[in-house]
Amino acid sequence: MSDTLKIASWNINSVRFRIEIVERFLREEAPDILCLQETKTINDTFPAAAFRQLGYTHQILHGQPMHHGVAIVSKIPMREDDRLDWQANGEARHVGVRLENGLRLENVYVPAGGDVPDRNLNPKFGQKLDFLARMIDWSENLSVPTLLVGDFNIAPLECDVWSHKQLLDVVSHTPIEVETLGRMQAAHDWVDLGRHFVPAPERLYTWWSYRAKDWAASDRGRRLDHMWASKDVARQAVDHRIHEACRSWLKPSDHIPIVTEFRF
DNA sequence: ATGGCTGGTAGAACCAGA
Repeated sequence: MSDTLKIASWNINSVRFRIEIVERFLREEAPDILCLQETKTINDTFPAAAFRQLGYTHQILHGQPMHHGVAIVSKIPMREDDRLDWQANGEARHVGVRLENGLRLENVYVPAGGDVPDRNLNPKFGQKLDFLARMIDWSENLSVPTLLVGDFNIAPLECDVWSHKQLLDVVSHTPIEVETLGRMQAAHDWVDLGRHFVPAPERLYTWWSYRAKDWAASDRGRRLDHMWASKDVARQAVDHRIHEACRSWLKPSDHIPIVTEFRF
């Protein structure tokens, strides 16, 4: 017996403004579950009906006014496990659910961290590091097979950015962030599914700035979005894809969706 | 040539993203 499960993750940068491309993605890719970050809406105005019409009748929403916000929509049953505040400031950046097969699915939106990579000059950078420190503690204490997905806002490897040298001082690729994310990975022996299926140094980006005149031509991308799996869960993963074409759709997000398929 | 863009909300000479 084999059961397939397809899970997608996408920083959508306003789910209301981009509901048309979300619908297109769901029709074309048809994941069982979609984890969204930066929904930028309170739960009352989340476009629940649009997802319901496409079969995503199970919805766990964790929104807030204006910024941030995460959600998980699913064709299969799930129940909410927790919504953790790893930044300790009340922002909606995490929600975790449990599937009927026992898998724990955690959807996270790590803070961007502001402009200056120095916690003494830029409190947001300190908050990002503190957020990661709490995720390290959480990772150390995990006992359930878990899939952690979302926008980590860190591109860890040299080949995860268009220019390692030019981004060393740019928040998302600084040595302290990379080192901290490395400790988080070690804390649970997380398997980085992106690099499991697309080994370094192959090009693999999930984000391109809106400011480039032609994002594809300049190709100044970064791999900020990730799926990390417990060892047991990673063994069941059979495919992993990114959807770069979505970056060229009408009114695109600056992030693209990533998808992993499992066979249990 | 990274900040040149983008959305939300208010009604900005804003904030936040990364």
